[in-house]
This record gives sequence, C-alpha cells and structure tokens, in this order.
Amino acid sequence: MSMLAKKRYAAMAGKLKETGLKSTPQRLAIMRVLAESKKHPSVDEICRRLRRRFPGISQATVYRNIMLIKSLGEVYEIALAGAGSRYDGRRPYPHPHIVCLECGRIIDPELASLRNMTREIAAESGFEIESFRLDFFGTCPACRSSE
Amino acid sequence: MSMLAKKRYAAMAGKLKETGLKSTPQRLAIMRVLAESKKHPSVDEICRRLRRRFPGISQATVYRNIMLIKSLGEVYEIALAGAGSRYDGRRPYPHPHIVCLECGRIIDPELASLRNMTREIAAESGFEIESFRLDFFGTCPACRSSE
DNA sequence: CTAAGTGCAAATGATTTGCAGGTAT
DNA sequence: ATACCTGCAAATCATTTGCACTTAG
Repeated sequence: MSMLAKKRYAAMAGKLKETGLKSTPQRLAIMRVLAESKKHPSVDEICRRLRRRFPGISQATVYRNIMLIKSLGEVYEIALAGAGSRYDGRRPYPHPHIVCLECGRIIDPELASLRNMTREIAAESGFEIESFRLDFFGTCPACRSSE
Repeated sequence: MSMLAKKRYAAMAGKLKETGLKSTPQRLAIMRVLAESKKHPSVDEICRRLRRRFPGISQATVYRNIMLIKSLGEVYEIALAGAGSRYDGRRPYPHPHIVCLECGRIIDPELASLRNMTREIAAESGFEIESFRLDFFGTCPACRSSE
C-alpha cells in the first residue's frame, strides 16, 4: 500500500471513528479499496474486488457505504452520462479530469485558474457554489502520434 | 417565437431534411420545444408540454427523437447525477452551467476565462481538446433567501 | 444488550427496446 | 408501396429501500 493510500485510508477510518458509527469489516474494506484505487472504480468493480474476501457482499452494502463515506467528505463521486458513477477516494474533493476519447485514460491536471473561475461564477450568478464538475475530452499525446 | 428560436428550429428541421429522415408532426414539435425553451427541459417536461397537441404522445417517442436530434448535433445533453438529463436546444454545443441543488434550476453563465483554461489544459497535458463539460453546483439566490 | 449494519429481494426511476399498427414520402 | 415512426407495454440498468437477521461496541 502506497504512502498516499495509507494516509487516505487512515483519514477515512479516522472520520468514521469520530462519528461513532461502526467499523465493520466490509466498511473498512470498502474504504481500503477507495484509498488504494487509482482508477476511479465503479460500484460494480468495487463489489467484484471485495468478493474475494467477502463472497456474499451485496451491492446494496457498497452503495450504502459509499454514500456514507461521501457524506464524511472522503470520496468524490464522478457522475458520468448514461453510465454508473465512479469514485475517487484519493482526491475526495471536486477536481478536473482529462479523458482520452481513444484509450479511456483519465488524468488529473493542475489548473491554477479554477479558483478564480469559481469566484467569477459566484459573483456573476449570486449562487453559493458548493462544488463543480469539470471534464475535458480529447486525444492524448500517445494516441495522437499513433494515428 | 423569438428570433433565436426561429433560427434554431430552422437549423434543426433543415438538418433533418438533409438526412432524408421523416418530418413527422411529433418530431417537428419536439424540435420546436427544444428551440424555444430557455429552461433546459427534461424529457418529462417536454412530454407534458406536447400532450396539449398530441394527447397520446409517449415518452419513448420523445427519447428516441432527442437521441436523433442529438446525433444531428442540434441539442446538447446535460446529464445530471441521480436525476434525469436535461436538454439545451438553443446552445447545442458544450457550455458551462450552474445547477441549483434545491430547486433544480439551471442557468448558463458567461465565463470569459474558459477559453484560456482550455488552452492551459491543452498546453499542460499535450491533449488535443475536443470538448468539455463544466457544471457548478450550489444554491441559487431565491432558494438561499427562503431557507 | 441494542443500535447499527448486512444480505437479500423487491421497489424505484430513468431510459431502452420489441412489437403491432400507422404515416410521410 | 414501403421504410420509417409511433404508442404501448415490457425490459433494462443503476440505485434505493423494506425487512429479518447479525454483529460491533
């Protein structure tokens, strides 16, 4: 388990303790998967991965726990059009993605101008902005050169 | 019907002609609603609105036609987490939105910094950016004051 | 002990699809 | 005439919920 994964897992398990909710094996295992996974897994993927250790685990349990972890502010839900949501437990806050339309690779760019933009939006609209979603779609350098 | 609505409707109906597909009354009526509506309607809202003139119109027809119109590049689908999609026939290209989490209202802000940001992303990642998706979520002024 | 959590199955809500007629061209 | 469309109902798919049973604290 990488340094970051350890840290993320500790943060999740810690928040759980604080709330007084129970640390069940399934719940902790879900947290571990979220903390370790670099690939934005779906509920179904998380479930399949957990079935090795918990053969009878149900999707309902995964859904319920992800909702809980999300309410603790410890996962970020990436809601995709037409498909099921994917989850990022390594960066549990809104952040932009770049998705390659050829190979499906997703990268997380740095984007200095974002904070300004959120402020600009709030000022213009009068909304109180809580979160955002920003994805760019295109072709990555590798795919472009092999065309 | 406003100037823009007329223009958008003509563009949609024109593209339809080009393809050789049929101009059924229902299909044209759906286009008209999309061209006129400033409020990013859902399939259900479009359907209810059309039932005045077509009492028996089905959701399936609306879904099928919106898919078709989308494939013509004449509507932009705003896919939302947890809720149904909404549609924008006035700006059928990617553009940012602000979604109110209380009342569901969606507005289209001006956002000067967007072009720069796309350039920044392309430069940093080496991707060729084709499209994007940018939504802000928060609480609109009306909902905030009535809390 | 007992509130919280789990698995299962059934419910939900958005969207899709199969089919038996209709209708635009 | 005939390929495309429509309405209806049934089927999907992701997600949620009700319930009886189990378990962490």
